[in-house]
Amino acid sequence: MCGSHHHRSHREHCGRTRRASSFLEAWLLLLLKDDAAHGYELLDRLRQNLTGGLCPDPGTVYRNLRRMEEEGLVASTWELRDAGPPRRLYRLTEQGEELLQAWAAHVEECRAGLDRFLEVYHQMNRSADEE
Amino acid sequence: MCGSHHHRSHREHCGRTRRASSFLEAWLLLLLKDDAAHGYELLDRLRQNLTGGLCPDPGTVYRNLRRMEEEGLVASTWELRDAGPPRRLYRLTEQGEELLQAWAAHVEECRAGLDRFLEVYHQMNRSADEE
DNA sequence: TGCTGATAGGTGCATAGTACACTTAGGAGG
DNA sequence: CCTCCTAAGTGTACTATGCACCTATCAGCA
Repeated sequence: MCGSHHHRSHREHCGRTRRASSFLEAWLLLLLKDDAAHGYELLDRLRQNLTGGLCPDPGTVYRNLRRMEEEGLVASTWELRDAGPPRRLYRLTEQGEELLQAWAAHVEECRAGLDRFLEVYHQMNRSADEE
Repeated sequence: MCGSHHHRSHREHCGRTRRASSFLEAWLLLLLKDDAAHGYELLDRLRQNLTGGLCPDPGTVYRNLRRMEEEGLVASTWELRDAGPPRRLYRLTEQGEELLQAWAAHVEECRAGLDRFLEVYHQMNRSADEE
């Protein structure tokens, strides 16, 4: 479970330690599977997709993309344009696609955990009402 | 939204910053709503409830409980027994119960986010199959 | 020419939260 | 006496993030 190439020490979620929290990496892989894009655009797409309009700041997104490239999950090329500053265009690699699959499995697990929480929570409220 | 007493700076999830990741605080509040308990027992109950048997280590749980007491979410009393070492028995406070409600709302939001992720993911795979 | 604003991609620093290893302590059983 | 189980911690290193800030390109405009 959770594609486990280049193994790291301790508690892993999809090959990383605490990367699991915001699912930023997962979203980036997903968005890039849909279509190659540059960081600024991904930031926009994240804002549309992330719940509550809450979104990691630009620095975090750019840093994550650079790291993911180092790890071979994405690849980038500079796109020089007439209009506007050059962009770093990212695309998903095969490794990235594999990891995305692992992420999907992990996300399902997490959702099951949240379901469990809500189930217990609501059941508790129901039995409190009956008293 | 998200019970906002003693307000803190920046991006808050239920009054805390990155506390949202593992939902440890939420689970502790939930388990303590069910019944008062000491840390060691909560650790056990967490192992049963957390997905994949993955569970924060004892140090993390104890530290979180102490912090939560400082913040007035839980209250503790020492329970001296004939058999075994003394235990710190925690119970939920009213403030804690209020925050639990906020957490439940937040958890539902997060689940919706994961649903959205999986929806996009599966839809992408479906359309890839059709090609 | 100079200014502002949008686009684009970053860096530096402080802070939060956790994992891992370790410690303390009581009591039970050999 | 030694070991194990219960119970509650502490110390330290490390990761990931938020916030503030910087650089650069180009467009529009006075």
